Amino acid sequence: MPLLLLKDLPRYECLLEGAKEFPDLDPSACEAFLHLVRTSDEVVSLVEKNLTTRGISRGRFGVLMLLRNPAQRRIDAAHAAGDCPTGPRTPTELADAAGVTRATMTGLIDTLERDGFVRREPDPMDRRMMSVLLTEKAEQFLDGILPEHFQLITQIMSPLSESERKALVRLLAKVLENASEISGPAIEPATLPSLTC
Amino acid sequence: MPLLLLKDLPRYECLLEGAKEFPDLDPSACEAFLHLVRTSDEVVSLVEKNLTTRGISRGRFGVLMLLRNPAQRRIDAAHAAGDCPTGPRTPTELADAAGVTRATMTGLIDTLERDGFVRREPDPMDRRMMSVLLTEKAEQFLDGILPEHFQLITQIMSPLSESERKALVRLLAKVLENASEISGPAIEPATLPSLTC
DNA sequence: CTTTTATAGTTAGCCTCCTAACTATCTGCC
DNA sequence: GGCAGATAGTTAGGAGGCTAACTATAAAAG
Repeated sequence: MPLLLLKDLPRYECLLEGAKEFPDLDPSACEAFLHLVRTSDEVVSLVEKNLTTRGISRGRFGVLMLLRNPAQRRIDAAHAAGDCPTGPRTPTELADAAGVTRATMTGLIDTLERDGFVRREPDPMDRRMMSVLLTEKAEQFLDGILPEHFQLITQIMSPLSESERKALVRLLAKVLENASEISGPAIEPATLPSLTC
Repeated sequence: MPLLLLKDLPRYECLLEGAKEFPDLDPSACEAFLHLVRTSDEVVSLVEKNLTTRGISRGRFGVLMLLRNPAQRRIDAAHAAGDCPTGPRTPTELADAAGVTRATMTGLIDTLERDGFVRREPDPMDRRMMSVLLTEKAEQFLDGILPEHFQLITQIMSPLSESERKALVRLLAKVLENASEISGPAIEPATLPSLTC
């Protein structure tokens, strides 16, 4: 996952130097961009390494988390307002929620099924569709690793105070919103159901 | 590159909900973490898409940038202080600078050489070593795409003011430093030469 | 009712990343 | 000098991304 550019971030003077050669190079923009990518790479690789020692990859873990969707169970019991109806269940829904292609999701589900973490069930209504369901083994597995997973994230973010975290989220949200606009005409948010609860 | 967890970021209430089930889940830490990873994924995929349309992958582009090292030439001419001696030249140096394994770098150099962007030259002093050199074609190629590349980064970061960029860099640097400490006992910085100038 | 079009899932082939093992060379120690 | 260990580069095999094309089914259009 690493390697957009550099492991060691360039010094600011070097960016200023580069700006002389390339008028389009905005030093503060580049600096912020490189810090963003580099930091994300580092924290992702920490989390990924931790998951790998537990015997699961980042992608497969993501799928299990999407399927777990504990809010759904709680809401089933509490019959809360219908804004968190059910989590993703079909390969296409999972792919959309995870931000990968359907082909990639097929591969992830294949290996998860091979390892006994999920099973596929055909949809009786629409014979093109499948439901992907967590097995008991997967639920126990998640319950076993999630505490440490969350501890690691807490530790990674520990140098930031609450207000610094809020500030960081605010700044990142600005960048993300802007990037989303650049990347695509953007589907109007009303059309996509809230799958992330 | 995508998919640590989610394409659509969870609402904060959902994190609070999760914290009830998992005492180790720190909602503000998770929120900041997820925003960081998600935003980085988005901006990286933008840049990567732009590079792909120009016919080069992210990884290969990174290698070319490391080899380009315009500061070196300028410093050769200006015989500046020796703090930017020469950029990485051998596969091992390139791998270290890029943060990938030597095996991965071999693959990248293979395809770059196949496409005529670099050539390998044996080191006359140490017959185990190779020097990797940019071709004229690669330099022209980079000069052609870099302006637009920097424009895109400028555009991505455009919603942040100068002071917001500084604030973002400061916050990210805290997280990165912490993560580096967690991930490894950390080699003392004196031992690794400044390759990123 | 048939034909076209859209959708769900899979398959095939490519690229980049990894780890582990291998070859060749150099270095240091007797 | 000669061998043990370190180092540079490559190779082999795996995983997870991608796109493009394929199959089967459903929905829409005629």
